Amino acid sequence: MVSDPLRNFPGYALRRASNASLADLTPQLSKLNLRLAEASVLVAIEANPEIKQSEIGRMLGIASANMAPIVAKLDERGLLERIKADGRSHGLKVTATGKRLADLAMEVMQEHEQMLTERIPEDMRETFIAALTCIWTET
Amino acid sequence: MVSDPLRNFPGYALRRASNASLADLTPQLSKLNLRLAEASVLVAIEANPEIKQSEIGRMLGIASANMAPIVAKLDERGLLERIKADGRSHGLKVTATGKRLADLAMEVMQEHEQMLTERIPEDMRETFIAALTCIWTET
DNA sequence: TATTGTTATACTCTATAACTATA
DNA sequence: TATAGTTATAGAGTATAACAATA
Repeated sequence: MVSDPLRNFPGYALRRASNASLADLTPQLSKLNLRLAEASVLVAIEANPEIKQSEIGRMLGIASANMAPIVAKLDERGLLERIKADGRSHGLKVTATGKRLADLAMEVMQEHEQMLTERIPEDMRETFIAALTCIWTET
Repeated sequence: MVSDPLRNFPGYALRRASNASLADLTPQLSKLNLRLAEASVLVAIEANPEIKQSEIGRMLGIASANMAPIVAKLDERGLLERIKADGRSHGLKVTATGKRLADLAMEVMQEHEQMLTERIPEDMRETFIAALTCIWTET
């Protein structure tokens, strides 16, 4: 019988669970022609009109060098508009098309999250999210 | 004030936490010249002498196409030996050098896991791992 | 000086397809 | 037919370095 020496490590379980989650969500979002990072940025902009690119990056944990091509692509697709804030930054807002797609993406994500939630016994759910947040949030 | 619309989603928190965990562990393992997948395979072999490559892949959730180069690299570095099992498979065993490195890798991983664990309030830890396991384990 | 945004580039993990050899 | 292993390739996320323009 094989024994997994990593099995009881929280970091290992974290990675396996995260990969399992992504393996479900990614194909769902690709039906909307969105990658996960793109969808996250899009719904973040919808929820925060005129937010700056740098602020989204900080909020979602995406480095500025990686934000640039994401925002550029969403812009090219006509999903958002850039409103000049000052000489070096723009406020981002979703267009009407962008809002429709953001809403669809949010639906997809909510369905996915519900599926995940249902896998966890109800009395564990609150503790689960709280513990996760302890890990990735600034102390 | 910006608001993160994904903040209370378990899948989102999972990904953020997993990324934060990896950002800590990866540089530690690279001091041993090991990538995470390599280290995982190495300690899995140490814990299960003469395990087959396909069994490790199933245990760790690594596709066979991705196992091949990992095992080949560990073999080239003299960290493991392949013992013929039948015509198409070999049992894998760590060499003396491989065992030393596997032990070091395990130490690094345990330090990392302890750091992670300490971020979580003690009364949440058991539930946390149980919930994670619900997500990635076969029903 | 610090920040915003950008480009280029590299690395790691994951996924798929196609193939050989063996059970 | 199914399994073990391999090769090649592509996609996605993340990371660093360097730079221009602006605060």
